[in-house]
Parts: sequence; structure tokens; C-alpha cells
Amino acid sequence: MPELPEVEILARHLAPLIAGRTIRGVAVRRARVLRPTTPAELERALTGARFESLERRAKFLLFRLRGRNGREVSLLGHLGMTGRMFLQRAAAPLPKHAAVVLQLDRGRFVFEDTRYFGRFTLDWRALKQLGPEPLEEEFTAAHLERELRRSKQSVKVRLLDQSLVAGVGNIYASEALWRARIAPALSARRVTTAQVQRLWRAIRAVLREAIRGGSTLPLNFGGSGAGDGLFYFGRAEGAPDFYAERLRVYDRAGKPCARCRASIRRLVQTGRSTFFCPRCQA
DNA sequence: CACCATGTTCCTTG
DNA sequence: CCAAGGAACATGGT
Repeated sequence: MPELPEVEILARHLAPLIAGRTIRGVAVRRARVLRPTTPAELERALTGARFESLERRAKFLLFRLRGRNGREVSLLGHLGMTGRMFLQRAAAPLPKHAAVVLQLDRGRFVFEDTRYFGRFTLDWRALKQLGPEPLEEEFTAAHLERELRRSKQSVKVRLLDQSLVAGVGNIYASEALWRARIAPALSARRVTTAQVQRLWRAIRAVLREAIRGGSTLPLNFGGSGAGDGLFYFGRAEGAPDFYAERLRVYDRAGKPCARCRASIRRLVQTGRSTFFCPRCQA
């Protein structure tokens, strides 16, 4: 579910819903996601605290709260591969893999994560290693070129390095390279200045369009219809599926390229799938 | 049973 | 010390 655009969409939807809400109780059902914070530490910091703001940094969510004692509390969230965050009525059934549940003054906040790779922690050290935000001015084509040239790894693998640019994941790395017409296996060292320019534009366009689309991956809580109290974000029931429409190569092996109709291919780079058009991205 | 999965962090190897 | 690659984490879908 989550790459940068999905996290951005979540933050935008969640921020106004949690602002001003007070936490009455904290239930940690899977302590692993707090690491290295302990359940006792989280309970002490959050009980009685009030949400003030929510921002995104790369794929992280930055929650700022005002603690019971008046001090600021900073909470760092990450959805991992399968994480979700939403509000629901206090009477609604908890999802099977609810990792952390915050009882609010009205209803509850749920961090649910099937695989428990996500984070919900007071430890902010993970942010220190992040590179520039791809949609901000700090991310320039010159920076991208300089960083790419430093390595002989493939350009696709380099894009996943969060210290080079923060927030590009496995889906949008393939999408950006397709858009820029660059072969994913090309050594980062061999990328030309013209290619860097195209790639820089493509990264930004692909991410921006995904955010604009409102939802790419199925972030909705499909099936659970109205009345179960699930906070529902992303597309509405019956709305177009932006995910299926927007992705041009990811998970489309064997299907025709949207530009040239050649058959999309899949390859594995450092253990992860890459999708590309062998003709457009020669 | 096999293989695949949107992410990050460790550990090993060179 | 660094770069690079692979395993681990944990659960579910096909």
C-alpha cells in the first residue's frame, strides 16, 4: 500500500480528523512495531496527550502532540508494507492485525499492519538518514546526477536508496524509469546528463500524479461498507480505480507497453521485481 | 507445496 | 571503513 503518494494522501485525510483529539487510552497489541520504544513508555507519553499536527517526511508520518504535562510529544509512524491507519467508532470490531489502538475522546485511532513491518515509535533516529524530499526544491537534477554517478549499481536500485532521494519505492522507481525511457539495469554511473534530466522530471511527475489521483493502491477498506465505522479514505465506492489506470509497467509483465505495445518484462534486481519495456527502455 | 508481495534494517562478504 | 547483496522480519494471496 504505501509509497510516498499513499502516505501523503493518508496524512492529508487523517490530519484534520485527529487534530485536537485527546488520547484517553493506549493499547499495544504488537510491541514489535514500537521498537525500540516500550509499551510502558508509549502509554506514559500518549495517555492524556492531544494531537496537534501531522506531516509526512518520505514514507514516514510525523505526529506532534501536546502531552498531559504540557510538553511536546513526537510520534513517528511508518506503514511498512501493509500498514494502515484509520479512525473507527469505539464499538466497531478491531481488525485482526491491529498493532496499536488509541482510545480517543470520541472513537478510536487504529494502526493496523498485517505483516507488522511498520513502526509506531517515539524514536526518530530513522529520519536522520533520509535524503531530500523529491517534490521539494532541495531535490535537484544536479543532486540526482551527482549521487547517481557515485555508484556502479543499476540506476533502478539506486532510486530505492532513501539517502539519495527519500520516498521513491519499488513501484514508482519502475514507473519513473519507464516514463524517462531509461533501462533499469543501466549502471548509475553511465546515465547521461540528458537521461538524468528526464529521470528527475519523471520522478516528480509520477509522484505528483499519484498524489493527485487521490489513491493508487487500494487504500480503502473495501468490502466493509457503510456503518462499520471504518474511516474511509482514497476513492469512494464506485469511483474510478486510479491505481489500475495510472501504473504503466508495475506488475504488468506480459502486457503491452502503453507507448509501443511491446510486451512488458519483469526482472529481479537485488531480490526485488523491476518492470520495464524492453523496446522503449533499451 | 511453491512463489510472490508497496519497506527497512541487519549481517555477511569482498 | 565502504559498497553491495542477501536474509530477516510476518502474514497472506495466488
